[in-house]
Amino acid sequence: MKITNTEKQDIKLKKNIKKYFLRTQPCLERGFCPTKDLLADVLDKWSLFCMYHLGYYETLRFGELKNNIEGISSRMLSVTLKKLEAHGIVHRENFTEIPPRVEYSLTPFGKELSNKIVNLSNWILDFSEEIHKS
Amino acid sequence: MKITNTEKQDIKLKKNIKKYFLRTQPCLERGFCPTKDLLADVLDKWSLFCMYHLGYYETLRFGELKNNIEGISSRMLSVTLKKLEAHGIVHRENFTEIPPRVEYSLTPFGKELSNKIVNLSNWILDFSEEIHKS
DNA sequence: AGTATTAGTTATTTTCATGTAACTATATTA
DNA sequence: TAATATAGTTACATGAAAATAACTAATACT
Repeated sequence: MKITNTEKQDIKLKKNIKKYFLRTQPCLERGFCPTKDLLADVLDKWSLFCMYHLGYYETLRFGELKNNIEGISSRMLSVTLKKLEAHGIVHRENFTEIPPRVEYSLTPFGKELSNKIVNLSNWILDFSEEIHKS
Repeated sequence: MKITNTEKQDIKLKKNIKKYFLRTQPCLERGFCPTKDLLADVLDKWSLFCMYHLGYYETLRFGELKNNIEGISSRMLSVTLKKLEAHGIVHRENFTEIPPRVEYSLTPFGKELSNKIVNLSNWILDFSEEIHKS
C-alpha cells in the first residue's frame, strides 16, 4: 500500500485548509471575514496594478502612478492607495512642499506579497496558455 | 560593493513583474485584462469558499456545498461553480438520476491553485496578526 | 392525486464598487 | 493679476455584482 505523490499533495492541501478554517472560524462568528476583507479586498484590479508598478519602479509619485496605470482616475488611485496603506502594503511619504510632492513605495511586506502574487499570476497564465493550445 | 539580500529580492521582484508585464501587455491592447479576468475573477469570496470546501472534502454535491458554505444562495453557488468550471478549477460530474445528483471536485489545477492561495492566505493572516500585536 | 427530493433557473430588487467631472489649496512664475 | 503645478477631495451618476424569493423538471413514494 503505497502513498502516491498526488495523495501526499491532497493531504497537504487538506492540512493547509484546515489550518485556515480553524483560525478564520472565530472571525466569521464575529461577522468579520478574512477571506473577503484581507485577501479579496487587496486583489482587485487597481490594487494589483498599483503593487506591480510600485514593485517595478520602487518609488513613484501620485501623478506618475496615474500616468503609468492606464485608465485609472484620481479618485480610484487615491482610494486604492489608502486601502493599500491601511493594509501595510504601501508606504506613503509626504514632502511638505508647494506644489505638493508625495512618494509611494512598497513596504517590505508589500514587496513580499507582490512577489507572491505576481508569481501566482504568472503560474496561472502558464496554465491558461496550455489550455488554449489544446 | 556588496549586494544585500533585500536588493536581491528587489531584483527578483522586478524580474517577475517585468515578465508579467511583457506577456499581459498584448492582451491589454486587445481589451482583455488577465489581471482582472483571470486572477481577480477567481479570487472573490464565494470562489475561495468553494475551492476551500472542495479541497477539504474532495467531493461534494450541490446541496452539500450549499449547506456547508454559510450564507451562500443557490444562485450564487450556481454562478460561482460555473465560473470555476470554465476556468478549469472545478470538475462537475452529472449522474443522470432522479432526483438529480451532481458531484463537484477540484481538478488537479484547481488543487494546486487552492493550495497556493490558502498558503498565501495563511501567510497574510500571520502578518496581520503580527500587526495587531504591535 | 399530492408530496418529497435535488439541482438548479429566472426575475426582481438592493447594494456596492466604480466612473465622471468639477473643485480645492498654496506658493511660484510669467 | 492670472496662470501653472501637484495631490488630492467632493458630489453625483452609472453599472455590475450580489441578495431575495419564487419557480421548474422529473420520478418515486404515500
